[in-house]
Amino acid sequence: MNAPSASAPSANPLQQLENQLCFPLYAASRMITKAYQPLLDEFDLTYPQYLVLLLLWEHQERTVKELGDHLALDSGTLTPLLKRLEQRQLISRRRDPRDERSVIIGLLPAGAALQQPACKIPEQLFEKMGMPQAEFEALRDQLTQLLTRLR
Amino acid sequence: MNAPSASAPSANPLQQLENQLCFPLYAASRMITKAYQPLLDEFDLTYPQYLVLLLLWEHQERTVKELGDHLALDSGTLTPLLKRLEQRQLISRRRDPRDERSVIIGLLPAGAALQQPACKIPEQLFEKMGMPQAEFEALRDQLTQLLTRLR
DNA sequence: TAAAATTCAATTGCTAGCAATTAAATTTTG
DNA sequence: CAAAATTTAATTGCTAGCAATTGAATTTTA
Repeated sequence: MNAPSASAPSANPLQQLENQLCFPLYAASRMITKAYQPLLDEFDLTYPQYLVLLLLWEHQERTVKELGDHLALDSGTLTPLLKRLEQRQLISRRRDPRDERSVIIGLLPAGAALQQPACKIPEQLFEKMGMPQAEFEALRDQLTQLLTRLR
Repeated sequence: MNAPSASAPSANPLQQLENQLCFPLYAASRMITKAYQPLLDEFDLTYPQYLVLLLLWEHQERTVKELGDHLALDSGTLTPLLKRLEQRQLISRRRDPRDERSVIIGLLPAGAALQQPACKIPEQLFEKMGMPQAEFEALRDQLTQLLTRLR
């Protein structure tokens, strides 16, 4: 049953929070998102909304499918999010006339106009984190590698 | 790499998804959680519910505050989650008689009974990820470091 | 010790995230 | 070609996550 008593750790050290990869990943991800929030508040954007705009600033037009592939999000998440951005006139949504299954998301002027003022955000966050450049890049590359492994 | 190409990337390479730390962190975290899900389905647990049980398996009793500090979650997230576990008789919730502001979360027999069968989960996930041990540990330690930086 | 400040959990109201399903369009196949 | 399979987005129904607020209990302070 409950072999370990009071403050005794689990029999299995692998079952401890600190020894897992998942937990620091989960917690760090949420804390970074939270660190972004005050910067994004200025634009009245959430973090995933900002990610969508990052992609559109690169390409102006993307189908929902393409956005989903890049962000690893499905239409169940994207559709309502995109509708909110559409309502604010930041993006447009229309069926692809050449394939009516697809919906093309386009950047509207108000959405495009955010790119310049938002360009400071990555640097601001980097400073906020106070992490050495080399460490930053090492971590980023390791995560990217993990990501391709999991894809 | 960052030079303008046919697809017209952002003027600012920092504004590209791949060059940010946040995105791989965000995506990897969700993908790991998703990788856990089939393993947790067996116990009918969600990932954050599993994290709570990991802590209780170590200590049997924890206040909501303590759980929140460890997991970086607030009562707005924890209260409903804990109520669901309570309803399934996995945990108990009661006010601390010595400080009526606090709620003590205790492990009930059904919750304690999950520890043994669940102890395989971390290893199963590790195998699923197919990541060299050294890389795994390096990444974990870097994330832990980032976490303490952000705390 | 009374008033003010703080702490803690719960609640409200919102967005995200995902599994599963649906419906329509397109592609594959037999 | 027509039927079957696949692809795409939307929808449904749920849990998580968080900011902000509330109310009660406790601690600090003046």
